[in-house]
This record gives sequence, C-alpha cells and structure tokens, in this order.
Amino acid sequence: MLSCSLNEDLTLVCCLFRLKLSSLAQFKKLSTLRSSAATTSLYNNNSRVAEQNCLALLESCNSLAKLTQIHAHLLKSGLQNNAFVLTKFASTSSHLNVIDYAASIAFSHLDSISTHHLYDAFLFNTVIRAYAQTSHAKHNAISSYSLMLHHAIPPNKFTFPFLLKACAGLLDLNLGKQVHGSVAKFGFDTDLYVQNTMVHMYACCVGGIEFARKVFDEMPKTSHVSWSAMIGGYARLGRSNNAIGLFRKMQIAGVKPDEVTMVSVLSACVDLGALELGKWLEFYIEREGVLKTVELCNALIDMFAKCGDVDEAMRVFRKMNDKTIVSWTSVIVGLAMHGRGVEAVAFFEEMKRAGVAPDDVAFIGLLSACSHAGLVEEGQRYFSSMASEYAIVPKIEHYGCMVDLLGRAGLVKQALEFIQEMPIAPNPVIWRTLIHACRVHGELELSETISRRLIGDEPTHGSNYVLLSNIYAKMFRWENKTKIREVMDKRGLRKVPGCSMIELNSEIYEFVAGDKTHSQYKEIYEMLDEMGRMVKRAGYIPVTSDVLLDIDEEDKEDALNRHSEKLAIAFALLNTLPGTPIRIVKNLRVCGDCHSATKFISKVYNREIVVRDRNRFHHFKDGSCSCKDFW
DNA sequence: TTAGGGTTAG
Repeated sequence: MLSCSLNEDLTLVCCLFRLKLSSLAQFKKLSTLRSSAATTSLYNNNSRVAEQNCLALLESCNSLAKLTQIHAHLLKSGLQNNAFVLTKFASTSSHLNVIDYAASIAFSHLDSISTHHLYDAFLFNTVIRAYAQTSHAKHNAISSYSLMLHHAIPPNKFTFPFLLKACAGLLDLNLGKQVHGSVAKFGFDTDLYVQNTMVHMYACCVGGIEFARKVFDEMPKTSHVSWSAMIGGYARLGRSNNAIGLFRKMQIAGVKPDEVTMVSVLSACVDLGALELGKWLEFYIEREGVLKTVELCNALIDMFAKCGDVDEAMRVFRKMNDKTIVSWTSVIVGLAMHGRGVEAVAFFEEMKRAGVAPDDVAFIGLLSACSHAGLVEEGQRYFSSMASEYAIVPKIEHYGCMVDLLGRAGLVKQALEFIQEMPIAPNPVIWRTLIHACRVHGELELSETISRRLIGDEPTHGSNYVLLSNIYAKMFRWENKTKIREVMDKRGLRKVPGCSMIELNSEIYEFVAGDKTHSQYKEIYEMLDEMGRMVKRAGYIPVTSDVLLDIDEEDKEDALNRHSEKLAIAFALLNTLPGTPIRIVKNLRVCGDCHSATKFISKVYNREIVVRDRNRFHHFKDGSCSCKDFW
C-alpha cells in the first residue's frame, strides 16, 4: 500500500514505515502535512527526527539539486558532523557529480575535528563503495582509500571488498597487487569475503588469472562464491575448458553451485558450443533446485541458441514468468544467427506488442536478423525507426549492420555511399564488412583498394593481410599474393589457424587443418578419401580459389581436403550412428569449399550437419544450407 | 556497510 505509485512525498513514506502505520486513511491524513515548511520545523524541533528525516530524504536523492537542498537542511539542523547522515550522504547516488559533492561534504568534517569518530572508516567505506560502483570514476575509490590512510584512519574488513571491486573494474594488475599488499598489511587477507573479492579482482585484471588461481588454491576455506569467482574468471577469458574443469572439481569438492555459478558455467558452455553439456547443465539446474532467476534463464536461452538449438531456447523463453529485454534480445539474436530472420522480425514485433520497448542491443539483433535473411527494406525501415520512434541514437554497430545488410544483398555501391555519409567515422570492422561483400559479389578492385588502406590503418592486424592475400588469390594475382605473405613473415604476423570442435560422449575433440595428432587419424584420413570419392560422384567440384597457397590444382584439392571442418565431419561419421545429426563449432568463417563439400556430404550420407562458424549457424540438410549460400 | 553473474554488427 505504500508503493510510490501513489506519488507521495518519500519523506512521509519513510516516516510511515517507521511508525508502522498501515491504514490508508491515516496515510492520507499525514500526507497533507507534506511541505518543506513542515519538514523544516521537524528539523528545528527535534534533532533525532531531523536525523531520521535527513536519512530518509537521502535515501531518495537522485540529483545534485536535491542534494544541495538536503545539505542546507543539514546545516540548519546542525547535522553536518553526524556520522550516519554523512555516510548516507556519501552513498546517495550513482551519479558521479552527486558522489563527488557528497564525498567532499563528508570529508570536510575531518579537518574540523581533532579526534576521529568511530564511524570514519564507515564513512570512507561508503565513499569507496560509491566510486567503485561508478563506470568511469573507479580510480576515485583508490584515491579515497589513499586519503583514508593519509588521515590515519585504519581500514576495516569491509573496506577491502569495495576497494578490490574498484581494482577489478580498473583491470590494472599492478594496482591490484599493491592493494593486495595493503590487505595483508592490515591483516584482512584471511577474511573469506576479502579473499573471494581478491580472486575476482585478480581474475578481472589483465594478466591476473594465475594470481587469482594462486589466491584461490591457497584459501584454507572456500565458499561457492570463491569457486564462482574463479570459474567466472576463466569463462570471461574464454578459457572455457578450465571453467568447466573447475566446475567439475567443485562438484567433487562437494560445494553446491548457485545460480550465479551456473550463469558462468553456461557461458563457458556457449563458448565451446557444447550442446550436450548444455542440456545436461539444464537438467542439473532442475535436479539440484538451483534458483531459476531471470539472469539464469537468460543464460539458458543464450546457451541453447548459441549451441545450435534455438527451438529449445524458445521453449525456455516461453516458460519464463518474468522476462526482461535481455530475454527477448537473446531469442532475437539466436534466431538471427540461425538465419531465421523472418521469425526474428516477428518476434521483435511480438516484443513490442508485449509492451517491452526495444533498446539499442535489441536493434542490433533485429538488424542483423534482417541482414542474414536478406530483408533489405525491413532493415532500412527499422533502422530509421530507431531515432524517429525510440529516440535511440544509432551506434557504430548499427551502422555496421546496415553496411552488412546492403553489402550482402549485392548493393555494394550503396553500402559504400552509406559509409561515406555516416555521421560517425567508420571503424575497421565496417571496412571488413564491406570487403566481404565485395568478395562475395565479385567487386575485387574495390575490395583490394579498401583492403590495402586497412593494412595501412592497422599494420599489426594479421587478418587484414590474409584478407588481401585471399583477394589476390581470387584475382589470380599470385605475385602480389606471395608479396603479401612475405610482408607477413617479415612482420612476424600469422594467420589464425582454423580449428573445428566436436562434442562426443561428453568429450570435446578439436581438429586443426592437416591434424594427425588424433589416435584415430588413420581411419579419419581413410574416411576423408572415401568422402571425397562419394561427393565427387554426387557432383561436387572443389572450390580451389579459396586455397591460400600457390600450388597446383591437385595439391590444392589435397589442402582443402585436410581442412579442420572436414576432419571433424569424418571423425563424426566414423563415431556416430547413421542418421545422428553432426554438430561442429568453428573458430573462423566457413570457407567456400567446405561449405560446398558439407552440402554434398549432408546429402550423400543423409546427415543433418550443423556448423557454428565465427558469426552464425549453417544447417546443412539434403544438399542445401539454411544460409542459402549467403554468409 | 562486505564477495561471484546475463543480451551487442563482422
């Protein structure tokens, strides 16, 4: 009954809470007293009430103007040195100017008194916490800590979790080590909360993961939070096998994960594209009764969509009671990745009908859906609706989607004009998007020009050289291609090796091109030969222009035949029952030849083959692909 | 007053 939708003065609402008044009539009677005059008189007559009121007012403070007003009340009622009020003052808002103002007021009393108050550490903790939670002023948390030490105020065990959180956000390993030293100096390095935050801090800092692991391994006692922090650290770094491995160890150690742990584990699972593991994780969540928060359900949606089963993602979504924009967006992005653009658009419309306003991320999903499905006009209409209907200023990512949308549809010139007219400077991603469109649609001259410029802009970016080298291969300009290779060697740049992963009986197998490390490699290569014969008989012609090396046609075919994706398929055909779908996860984009060969394999061997490449999914079935050869 | 987590173009 005290919901703020009544639009009453929050001071009174807080008073009501304190007086435990429950009748609406009484509330209404009290609310008539609402006026600044009444509040002021309260301050003047009773300092205790004034303190309570001040605290209540601060509770709802969200602007500098309001804070200044409260400050006036504070001075009027002689509360400028009240520790409770000052502390509250310092933690009123997430707005930086308010925190700065509050901190300056809070700290100003330190100079005016000779002895420290019991709550001074409390006060600093609050300021440190407020800064640690900001997005751009985390370093102020560190300065406040220095100030604290400068005033000879000893930190307490609550100080460090806040401080370490700020370090985690600053990603600075050296700073983290310094704070670690300080933690030890004050003897709080044995506190579980502090240790957990320490693990998190190191795991967030650049190059700090091994330090995190050291702290974690040396902890005499851990909680599920310690494990979560460590697993989350691995997951964020893409060290997914470490994350999953540690999760298994956690179970062996008998520590029960909670919903936060499971979100990190699911994100590692997404990275591996391990659908079977993901399904088991959902089963585990149900079996162990892990609280299915909105965040956890969102992670499940994301997992199913990115591990290749967007229908399962939809099932999780439909069962959710409370959905957020993230839930909707995860489904939209998922549908887009699977080339189900029309459904993604319909889903976006359903979201709007449900009264959920799209945000910038939802638009990225929607526009990429339009792009992957070739819905040019719809995409253009939605793009202009961003500003006109939703007052969302398009970001570089949205422009990127539009370049892709036009480029994929073959409107390369329009895409170029679009880039030239963009109100923000194009980034290398935009140019690479255009180059890809040029390659697909045979605009080789243009792609060469842009590609050369890109190398000038980003000389240390290996993929730019590979791009140009591929363009020269398509143009049959072998000399230029060789030169590019030489430049790469000279500059010590390397092509990222293609890698394909496949999950089989709870194991994940990785293949790189020409891989002979697998124990079954002889059978795999025999299978490859057989596959080659079968698909050729069905009409497959190798796409040798995708081969980077300047070698004769027969060798080129051989090189193509050893691509990681084909090795993984051969391995799957050998080790799974006929008719079982094959799921492969690649680190790069599918090459033209593998794409063509996989279509034939799906038909010849009567297998559904689902390939997740760097950007999207390809569902191969009966000799065709869900991307309609448009990727 | 203290710790760990979710959607983002190519």
